[in-house]
Amino acid sequence: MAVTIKQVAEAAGVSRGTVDRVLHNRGGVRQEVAEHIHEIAARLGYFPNRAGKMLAARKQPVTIGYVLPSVGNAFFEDVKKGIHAAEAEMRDFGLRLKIAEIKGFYPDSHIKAIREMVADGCNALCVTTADTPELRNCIDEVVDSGIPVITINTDLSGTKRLCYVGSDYIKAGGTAAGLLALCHNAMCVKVLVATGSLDVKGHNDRIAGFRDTLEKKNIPYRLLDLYETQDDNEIAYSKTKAMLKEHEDVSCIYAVGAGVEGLCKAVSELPTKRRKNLRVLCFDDFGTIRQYVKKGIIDFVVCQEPAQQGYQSVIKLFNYLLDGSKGKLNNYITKAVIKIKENIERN
Amino acid sequence: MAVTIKQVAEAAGVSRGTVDRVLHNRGGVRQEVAEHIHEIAARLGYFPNRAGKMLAARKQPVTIGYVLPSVGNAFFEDVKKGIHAAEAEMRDFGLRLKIAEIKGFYPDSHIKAIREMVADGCNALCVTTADTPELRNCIDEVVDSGIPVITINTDLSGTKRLCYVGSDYIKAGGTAAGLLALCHNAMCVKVLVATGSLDVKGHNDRIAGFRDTLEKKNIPYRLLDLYETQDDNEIAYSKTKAMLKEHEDVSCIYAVGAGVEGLCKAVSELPTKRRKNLRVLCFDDFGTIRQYVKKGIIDFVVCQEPAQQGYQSVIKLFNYLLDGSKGKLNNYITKAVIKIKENIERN
DNA sequence: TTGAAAGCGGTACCAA
DNA sequence: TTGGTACCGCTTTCAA
Repeated sequence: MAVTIKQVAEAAGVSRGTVDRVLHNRGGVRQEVAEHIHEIAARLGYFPNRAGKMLAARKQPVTIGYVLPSVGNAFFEDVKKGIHAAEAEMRDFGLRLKIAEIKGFYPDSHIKAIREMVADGCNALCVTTADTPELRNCIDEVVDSGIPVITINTDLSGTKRLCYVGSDYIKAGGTAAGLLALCHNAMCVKVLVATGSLDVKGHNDRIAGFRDTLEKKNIPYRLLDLYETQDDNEIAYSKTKAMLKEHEDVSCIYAVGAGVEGLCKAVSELPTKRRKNLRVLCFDDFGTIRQYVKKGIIDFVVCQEPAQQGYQSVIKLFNYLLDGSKGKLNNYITKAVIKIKENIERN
Repeated sequence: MAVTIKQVAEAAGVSRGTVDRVLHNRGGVRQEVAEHIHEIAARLGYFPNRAGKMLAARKQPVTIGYVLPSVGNAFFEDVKKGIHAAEAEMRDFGLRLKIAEIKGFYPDSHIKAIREMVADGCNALCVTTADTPELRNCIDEVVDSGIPVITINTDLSGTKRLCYVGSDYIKAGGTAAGLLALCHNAMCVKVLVATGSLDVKGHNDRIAGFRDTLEKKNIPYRLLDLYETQDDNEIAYSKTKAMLKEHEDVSCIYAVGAGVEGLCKAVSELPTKRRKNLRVLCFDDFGTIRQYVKKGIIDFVVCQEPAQQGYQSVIKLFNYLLDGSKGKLNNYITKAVIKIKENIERN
């Protein structure tokens, strides 16, 4: 059976309270006594029991605040599912959640939301936000004020955030390239790239990873064109339509942002013959994208375990708060999950 | 804040002990009082707090017994990793594990191991075993004696096992077919099927799912040959070698069992030209299989989340024992995970 | 048939 | 600077 605080206290000849103070560096304990207790605890291999901790934690529940640009962005539906699953699992242990859903990535609204979370007494924060100097500052300030912050889905590396939970976009792009390499049937692949926005790092990384891998594998390809959809279905539709008209020899459409439904609509209007020789690759299987995969318009979707992102971010922060370990946390990089028609059901 | 037993007791005007007795149907409570308490608990929406439960559970730890044919079978390494991860997570809550590792699927040794687990006082069992009448009887007996049993990786449906945690082999085979359909570059795919054994249901299901899907998708294919490797690398090597010699026009090797390393050795000895026109699909990325994927010998691996199988089986049984709900459990079907060279790292 | 109380491990607070 | 104790929610045991 594992060692308890009581046993450590007895072995050290002090009370449980004193051991607790020492182990949590709360101060108010004589130096030599503290050292003695540390030594005994180490020798006995003491490790705090989570059940006890969690039960005691109920007295003063902890709140984790989320700031997500999820309004009008269906990708975050699965992320939220994961978050709520973790919340349900940890509620009995004293976890509370507060979620601020925002439309878009406007720095001002994000900063406002973050400050509100702090003002509301959140014990930790988890954010998906834009990479601007103001937001970097804002996050560093929050961390400096003693509130741990982690990033989810989109990283802000170089800030004081504890860790990042999300996709490796370069690797995801490389995976898409690997799939194309296996399935292309032309001598030279003629690629059309549709990105959401050239300002989004994740989108750019997916393109970079894609091209790097194609080149590393010596796949002969030509980038016919690259256009922005603004993550909007209407724009994606009209632009794709135009592109397909302009480039009759397209053999692959590589879509790295949202607006995929609009893009697919344009593709589905092509004559069967052209469609047959066209590979469509995209990312993230939210919304109606699954339907297009089932219909055979989209060949491959590379996903990033959105529910895991939500779930793991909650668990990571909650454990961190519970342990009071105060160390740096490791990133949690989700897998590049390949979906085709036959395995796209079920998350 | 959630409702506690104490609150239910106060509302009902009885003691906590009485509420506990009623809620666990332990008997010894007057009928009308019991009904009254049930009613109040339902009205208040009482749900037992897991932290309290788990802490109390520590007094009498609960043991889950595993019986796995994992000796000399590298597939189970990841399953065991998942099992141990769950154990580490739940140890503080009073969970203990006992694992019997067996070589092969001989019914006698499995039955012996199961009986030993029961004799050793295990509170629940999780097994991967052969589908024979004796083992079905054995499992039903154990369940009848009050010890819950679940199956992992290989199901024995129709027995009294609580649920199954593992792969849907038919769907996995269908996924392999879907991949082949996307990447084949011949007018008619000439398939060589290598199975571990025609006695293993999982292997047969993978073949059935594969063929069904190819047909449903109208992919012209011809099954050149089907051979057994006995899940052995030596046999797989020599038989594959012979098959490749006999059938010069093979354009796809579909391997549904173990022995894949031996098979790959034979493939890697082919001249480059033939290899280039050959698609190799197999299942489960354990052992040195990853190396062959990275080398480009294997094109696709369809995996079944072995670590999840281990992890979820532990969690499911532990929660079941903790809840004392005694209901039937839902199966946990793992995903068909597609791996290629670019995304095969990391589990 | 029911109530009362101890205990699981850890935390927090008061008194010394 | 320390000890003592109450409490978190639930289970179990003993006493009534």
